Amino acid sequence: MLAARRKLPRDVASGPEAEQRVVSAIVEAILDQKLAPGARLVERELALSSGASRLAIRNGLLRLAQSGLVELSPNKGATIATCGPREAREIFDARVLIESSLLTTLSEKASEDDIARLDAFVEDERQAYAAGRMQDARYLSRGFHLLIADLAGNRVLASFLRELINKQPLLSWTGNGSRSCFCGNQAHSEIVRAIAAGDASAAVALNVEHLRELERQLIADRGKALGVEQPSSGEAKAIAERPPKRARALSTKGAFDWRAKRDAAGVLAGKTRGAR
Amino acid sequence: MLAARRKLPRDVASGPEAEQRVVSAIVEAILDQKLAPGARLVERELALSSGASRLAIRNGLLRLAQSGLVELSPNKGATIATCGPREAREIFDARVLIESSLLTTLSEKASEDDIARLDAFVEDERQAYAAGRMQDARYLSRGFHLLIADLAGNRVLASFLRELINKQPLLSWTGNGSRSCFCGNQAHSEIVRAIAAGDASAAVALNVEHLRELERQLIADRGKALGVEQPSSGEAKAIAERPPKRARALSTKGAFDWRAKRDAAGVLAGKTRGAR
DNA sequence: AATCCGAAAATTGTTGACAATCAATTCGCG
DNA sequence: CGCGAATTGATTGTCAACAATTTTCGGATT
Repeated sequence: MLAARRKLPRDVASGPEAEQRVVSAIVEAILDQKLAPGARLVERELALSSGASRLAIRNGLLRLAQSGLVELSPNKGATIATCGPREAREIFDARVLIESSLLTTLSEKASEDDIARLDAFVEDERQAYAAGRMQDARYLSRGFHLLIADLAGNRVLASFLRELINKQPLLSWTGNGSRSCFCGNQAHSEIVRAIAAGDASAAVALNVEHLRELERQLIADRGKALGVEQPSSGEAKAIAERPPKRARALSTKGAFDWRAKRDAAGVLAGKTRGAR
Repeated sequence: MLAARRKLPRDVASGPEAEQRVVSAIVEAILDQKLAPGARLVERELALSSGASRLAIRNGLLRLAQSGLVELSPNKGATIATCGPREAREIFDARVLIESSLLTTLSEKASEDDIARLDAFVEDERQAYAAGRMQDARYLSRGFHLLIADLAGNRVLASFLRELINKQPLLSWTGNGSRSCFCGNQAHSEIVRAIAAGDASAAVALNVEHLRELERQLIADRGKALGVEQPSSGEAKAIAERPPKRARALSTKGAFDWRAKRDAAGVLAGKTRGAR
């Protein structure tokens, strides 16, 4: 194809800023389930559609690979990571462990201000949910757990947790849409009440149940997806079918939003020395 | 300096293999405390001394930055990461949390074979210690904790733990040598006995005490190294004297061993699809 | 003596071209 | 018509040169 041989345009953006934008866009696309596990990420395509240089793309993919969101096979390129049942279980277990610790810490030291922030957050979440803005609702739902990590104050654990949460769409991919990967708003509200009451063990118990419920949903969805296939979203099915050869992936066109709106990538940024 | 302008030799090694070697060598140098926090890592120097291409070095540094072992400042290069007291505490807390979970799991499911491997490992450790091979002793000492993670079976937590353990020399750097960052062999042996007895809570308690002891050592050492100074922001001050401009770092000459002997880097490798 | 400015050196960042590799297709041959 | 081997097209991997930036150092000025 001739188009593929064209040079990149002259006004390519590069530098850490462009790379960050690329990483964020890909993470967002994964979180919004616009990219299925196994989907191919071709460097030149990404470069052309994002306006970044190929090097920026390359480095971005390198970072994403390290955080486990994409898989790199030498000489074969990058694909969205797939996640087997075993790793899914391990991720859930790790989440339970880390969030339990964070909730315990937070329950013991939460200030009035912290509670207020949590309440406000849950309210935002509720509104988004009520208004049917599912994309935002999912985003906020993830944000709730990250907010807890933030308030608990351990940045190391917070960055681990973010990594785990970013991987969630990989486990819960069913090809049939948006049902899973979504926390009920009710549970979050109850957790906040337990924190406010200083009842660490209740907060932990509620959250564990909350996560286990998610896990059950995931298992159920996966079982269903493997049994009955839905023709309604044909393109999603096409890629989920694990093509034995090179996946003539569905066009990643339109999967990305290259303007970095939210900072979903977070931890993926390497630690850089303070501002200059 | 003219030498710095010379081109790289023709027989530069590249490819993922060379990059891996570079990363391993740097991680090892950090673990063996041959590189102080704040030390500069100049791309061309590394390339010349390792025989790898500058690109391989660059990508390696990128990976190391993501795992938090080095810091990258745009246009200013890479330095070994420094670690303030707050992050040190967070790292210890995270270690306690993760290792406690792993020990609980392992205590409940350890097979005869697992116990045998642990025993053999502790014996190796004891011998290295007795023979005064401190380098090996420290290596094995770290390996003990990683072996527990491995046997417990949760790879996600295991990779988190490895990342934390790799950072340990950054926190415990005192500039005066090798005293800290070293677990007494006795504690490990007791932990294995608790695991063998299936006594999870004892194993956890022993390990927590073990880690807290390490942390106390670290704080004591640091206090001694810094004198009465408040360690609020400057950590590497003792060794680097905090030059206002570019740190004329202590020579990194001889700090590296470019033959990859042990695979200390571990998790730093991005997830790659199965062998080809 | 201390400080500020500017040129030069050293270092990082980026580019475009090219080599190496892989998957798919086509061709040759039985 | 089937099957393996060479070919082709597309993609990743690497390099050496170039551009941009930062640091250093010498010298002039106060």
